[in-house]
Amino acid sequence: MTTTDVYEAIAHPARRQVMEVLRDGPRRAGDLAGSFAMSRPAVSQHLRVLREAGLVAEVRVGRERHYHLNASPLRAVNEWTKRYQEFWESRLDELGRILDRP
Amino acid sequence: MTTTDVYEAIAHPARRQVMEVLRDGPRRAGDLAGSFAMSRPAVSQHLRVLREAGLVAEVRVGRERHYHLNASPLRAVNEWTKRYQEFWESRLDELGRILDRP
DNA sequence: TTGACGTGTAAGGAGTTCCTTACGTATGCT
DNA sequence: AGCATACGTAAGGAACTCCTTACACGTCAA
Repeated sequence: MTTTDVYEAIAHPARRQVMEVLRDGPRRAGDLAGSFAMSRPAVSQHLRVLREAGLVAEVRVGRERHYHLNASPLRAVNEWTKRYQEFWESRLDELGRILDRP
Repeated sequence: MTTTDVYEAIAHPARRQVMEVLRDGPRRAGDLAGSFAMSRPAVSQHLRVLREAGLVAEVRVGRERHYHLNASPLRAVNEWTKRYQEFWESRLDELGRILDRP
């Protein structure tokens, strides 16, 4: 099992969208594919990346595969962002904001 | 100015490392490059991605360029992860965790 | 003014991502 | 058994990432 870094896994909008759908509960692979403009195999490949990052889990039910959200790896991302909270909450960022919109 | 998505900007470990260094205060481009195994232009290109994502700001001081952290865009990432907090804090994830480590 | 310094950009190439279509495989239905 | 269903995987190609070396340009110092 080739593992994928969480940060890479969430980098693609389609994969974040898959996670969004799974918030409402498990979904069959085909149903997930149906929600996207891209082909079914493309979605399947995104699901693999999410699985390798531990963000979704797969349950085989007969010939179907049910995908479940597994948010645990996001905890690390949340904690990483929190290390910067003091910066975006203070005025330390103001210089940056000014320079960004000249 | 070609903008870069924040999620893509933070996907690369080297760029997160640059941000980590900038937590301690502004740094000159050359000093940043000195902290990395890769070449100076490579770091410069990572800095561009961070700048395009609004995560760093550049201040020209004579022939130097000082890079400042601008954490504001991370706020959105933080809030995105928080939408999943209820999942990693509850037992909803347990199925996922079990299936991940069979 | 000449040369060193600090830095971004161009060019190029190996590797990766992300899509497509075609195929393989297991399960279920009659 | 025979065929449809639900899905993953293989193959292939366009586009992008991420590194390198070579170069360009503004700034400072003698």
